[in-house]
Amino acid sequence: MSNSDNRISAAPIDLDDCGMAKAAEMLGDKWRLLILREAFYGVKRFDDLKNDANIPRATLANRLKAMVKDGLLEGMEYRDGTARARTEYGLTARGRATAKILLAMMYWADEYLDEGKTPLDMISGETGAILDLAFVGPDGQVVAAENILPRIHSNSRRDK
Amino acid sequence: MSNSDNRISAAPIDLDDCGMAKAAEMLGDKWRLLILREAFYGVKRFDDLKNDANIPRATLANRLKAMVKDGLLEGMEYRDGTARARTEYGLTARGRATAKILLAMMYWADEYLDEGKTPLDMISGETGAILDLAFVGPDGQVVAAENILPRIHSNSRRDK
DNA sequence: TATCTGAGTTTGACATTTGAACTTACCTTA
DNA sequence: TAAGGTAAGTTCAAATGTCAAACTCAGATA
Repeated sequence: MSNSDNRISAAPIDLDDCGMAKAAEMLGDKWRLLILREAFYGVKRFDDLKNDANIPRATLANRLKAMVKDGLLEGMEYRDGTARARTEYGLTARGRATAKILLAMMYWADEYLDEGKTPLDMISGETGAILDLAFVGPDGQVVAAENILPRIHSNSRRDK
Repeated sequence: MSNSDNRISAAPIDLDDCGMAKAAEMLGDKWRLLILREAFYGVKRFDDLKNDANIPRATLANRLKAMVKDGLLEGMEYRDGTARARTEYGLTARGRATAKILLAMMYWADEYLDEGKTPLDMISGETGAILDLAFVGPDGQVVAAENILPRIHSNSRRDK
């Protein structure tokens, strides 16, 4: 039972200035994350997304529209044989850059949810070595997660 | 306009076997992410969380209960001066390990959402060097994100 | 006895989500 | 030319979730 000496009543950074909070707004949704997962694997079509990730039709249509507006996905025309043109959805640069986030989630779940590991490793395209996600300094030194600190810039909390 | 030659109609890994999908289930919620953010900064009390992250009372109560059940947070008694004991919420090991995920989100938002950088750097506790999140091999070599590949283990897709 | 405080719960209006059925636009086959 | 097929949605009504505001609860204080 602690006392109040170590009470912290607010984060040092305003929600509006916090990238993490903005990301939570844009990515803090189960369906969006699952759609990004499918997109990384190359699944692009409405019905494929719907069937593979078990997303209800209406929900999928909503999310795709919103994610295109948010610049995570882009719609592209495709044509299957002689069939008429339809739309498929692929990652934009912004969407593709969420890879580290999704992989951080995979590493976390594999290590902390004690339900067995995802049958997938990320490997180096050059050497084939199995990769981990880690904090690294400017000279490439790896720093353990227990050994990192936040440094907050001055004037971070907006004056009212 | 592409043709159907490169169609991928399903991910190579079943949803049930996918750590990323499990993480999406547990972390794919804006409020949970914001609560974790506050928890990392050391904000622990109900009203502080509510006020600092702008979470509606009922929603916060729901999320705290669920996150304790999911093992992300733990409730602990505290006593403020002579006041009666109340509950505050702190990170468990599982919750604390989401740091890489939240920081990956921060790095992503700062780089890709063109709305200004979070006024915070992660630094090495030893050297003070500014850190980045990167893929590293077993010998500590950094591998660029464009240069990584997934290697999927055999028998990944459950036979029906 | 009445008041205060932090941590919830309740309420009732509103919004979102869902599975199932329907629609749309075009292609194919009879 | 009519009937049927197909992928990508839209629409519907019921169930669920969200929200602000009001209320409750348990003790401490006046």
